Amino acid sequence: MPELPEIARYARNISALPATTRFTRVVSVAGGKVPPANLPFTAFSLSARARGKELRLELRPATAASTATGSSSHASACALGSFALAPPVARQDQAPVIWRCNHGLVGKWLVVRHGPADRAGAGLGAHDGGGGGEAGAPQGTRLMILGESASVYYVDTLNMGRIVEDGWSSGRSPCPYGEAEAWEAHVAAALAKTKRPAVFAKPLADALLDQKYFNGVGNYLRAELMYRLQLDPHIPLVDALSGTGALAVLGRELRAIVAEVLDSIPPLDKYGSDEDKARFEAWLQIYNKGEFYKDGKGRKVWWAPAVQTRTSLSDAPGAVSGSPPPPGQPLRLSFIPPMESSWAEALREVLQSGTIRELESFLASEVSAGKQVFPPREEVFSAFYATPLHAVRVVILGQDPYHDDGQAHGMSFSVKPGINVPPSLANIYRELADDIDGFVAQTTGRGWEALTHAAIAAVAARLPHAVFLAWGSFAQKALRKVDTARHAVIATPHPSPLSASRGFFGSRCFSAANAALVGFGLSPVDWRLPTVPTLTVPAAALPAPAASVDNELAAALAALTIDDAAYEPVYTFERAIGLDMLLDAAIVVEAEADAKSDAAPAAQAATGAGARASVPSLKFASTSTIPSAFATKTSLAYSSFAVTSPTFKSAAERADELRRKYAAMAKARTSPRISPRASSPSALSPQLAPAPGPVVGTGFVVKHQPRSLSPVGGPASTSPRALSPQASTQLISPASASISPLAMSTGRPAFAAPGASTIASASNPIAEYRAASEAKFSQLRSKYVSSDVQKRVRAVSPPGRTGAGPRSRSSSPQSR
DNA sequence: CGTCCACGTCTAC
DNA sequence: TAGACCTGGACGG
Repeated sequence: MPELPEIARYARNISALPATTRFTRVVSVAGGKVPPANLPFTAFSLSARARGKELRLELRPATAASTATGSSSHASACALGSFALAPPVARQDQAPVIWRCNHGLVGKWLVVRHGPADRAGAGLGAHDGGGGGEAGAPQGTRLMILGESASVYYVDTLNMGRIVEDGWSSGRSPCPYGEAEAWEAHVAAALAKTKRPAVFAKPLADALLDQKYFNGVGNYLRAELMYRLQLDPHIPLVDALSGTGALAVLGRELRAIVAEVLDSIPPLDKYGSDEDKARFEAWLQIYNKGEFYKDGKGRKVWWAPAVQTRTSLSDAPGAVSGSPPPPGQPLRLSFIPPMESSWAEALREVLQSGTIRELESFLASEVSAGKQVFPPREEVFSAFYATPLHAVRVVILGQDPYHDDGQAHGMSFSVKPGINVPPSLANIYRELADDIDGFVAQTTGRGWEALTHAAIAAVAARLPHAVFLAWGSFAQKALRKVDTARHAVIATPHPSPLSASRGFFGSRCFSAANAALVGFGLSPVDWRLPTVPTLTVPAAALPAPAASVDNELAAALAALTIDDAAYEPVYTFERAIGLDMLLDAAIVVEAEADAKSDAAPAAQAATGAGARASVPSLKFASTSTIPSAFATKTSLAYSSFAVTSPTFKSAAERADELRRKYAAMAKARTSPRISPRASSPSALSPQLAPAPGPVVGTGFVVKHQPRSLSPVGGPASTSPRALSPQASTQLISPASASISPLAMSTGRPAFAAPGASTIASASNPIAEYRAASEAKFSQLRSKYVSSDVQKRVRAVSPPGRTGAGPRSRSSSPQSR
């Protein structure tokens, strides 16, 4: 599957194996293009490095001391054309064996750690638990490197890749990501030649695939790169690179894109799990989504003619004023996860700054030195996901973070269930309790300043009104620049036990904030903490085995009633953490329940409860009852959800709620710029912007400038493709759309992406980003619902209902 | 059930 | 600058 980010991730996964991991056997599957191996040692350790699209494996002989454990038999190794290793002599002075892998079209590396399944989904192609060994090899495995505690597989179904005993290929450039400076020098040198290589005269799209200069760039990277820089793919490379700093801009953007894929948590991986795959496809901005034409080699070049009109990098959006940061380091090293999109746009500069890079290397080195960093990496930006920029009403600035085990979780003023409330937070709760009627407390610097200040500045600059709570003199100092004509700044002493009694208590800053909000015409904040429902519904009527992950998740989901006012952050958060998976799990469970109740009405009656009311007893307040794979997600979700009552809605009702919400969002979106792919590609020319047409989203079709959305009864028979631009604006009923393969298969996501904002008539970056998020999220949903869920629904539906989807009381088209 | 398509090189006319 | 290399999944009749 490989382009630069994938290869880099394989190398990372392999090298992440503990240094003590010993491998004792290499098995090459007959027919694979893998090295004839005569390893001069019997036990070895593995490490890997990536350079563009190539991966280099180093097999180092294990030291004599550690070989003792590596004595597994070689006897069974012959069946598949494998080979036995040389006699068991391990000498420390032996040189390592170097293998180089070129992956072809689909080659990939899987790293499987043996032993108990403690953590699932550790990352792209890295799996914990399960077997391993020869039995664990998936289809298409060409090479196995086997050890007692881990197995590494090279899997290449197409068998187009090859592994040779050699170093890096000559004729490929240095890595634009890992060796940025060398790469830039390499390209610059060729560009400066009087007799320039022919590739520089080629169209940009074609030239970007030349591995002699752009090692690691493949079809999706080139599309994303040109799109983000708004470059016309047809212009000659040499023109694109004219102007000072142009090459640096190109390199920087490429590294930024690579970093997004490489460092994403949860992973982006087209060939990974369904979730990872959907996430990857949602992440893509132009590949498979815009228009395409065929390049000189017949490969598709995906692009957006209306956006990609620039002919030089020197005026591209990435070409910020001032000197660009020096090449050399990737924008994200290894610690900080992707930022929520509305914040990412506002904080782009600081996130890419040297300060944050240094912070990252610092954190990365601390982690690799075995130190613990709070909060857990994937929770670092929870607060930003919970509250997109436009949703901010009040900013509270305190000072020090929590620092004990389990306390910090990316949200400033809460701890997860089961964690003792730290002293400052207890004081905050105390003041809240004194100030706010109905508040019930929970019963259960080093470089960040730059980011914090940028976030404050973004709020102060971009929002018409906001309230800032400044706790402590440090915070008051930091907020001095906030324009008090527009915003309210409420200063109190810090809630720390050392100062709380000097004025924090009794300040009533929370109601003061609400008063200010109301004065601005904004809705006040509900400061009461969410209460967590404890469900004690008989588990008797549980539709399927109680241990099922789906059931637990569905129950957890069903137990939540989501406050509409809190919907926005929840929506964003769902997208961020993949909570929509829970939703679809719930749909399946619903279908199972239906199937069962049809099959056994008597049994149903005996239980005295409808399947819908059958929610297992679930202590949602504790993560211990949540399957470990989802523990983090669920607890994050918990902390951001506003749970208003213990009454629950059925999964289908909840699903319909969401779909209606999405439809409303689509309705709010106007002036689609890019017509769906269904329009004839042949009609395109770089000069020709596509005519406004219907935007086909997931589960709904929105016409240009929609006036109203009305439900359409017809299910699969209504193909979006059949809808002419003249057709009145329609909403394909959510329930039917979600299970209509036809609607899904032709449903291109509504197309709007960051780069597009520059041509939007009224520039509203936040709205643009929201639209982009929605489109991406829609596609994510589409993937889940159209394939996996649908299949499983079919599997449990009795004959005659096949394909009809999750039939439930509330899945009929919603009337408004 | 065919047919087309895929994040990529290589090599032979 | 066309194929050749290869397999599996999605899509259309």
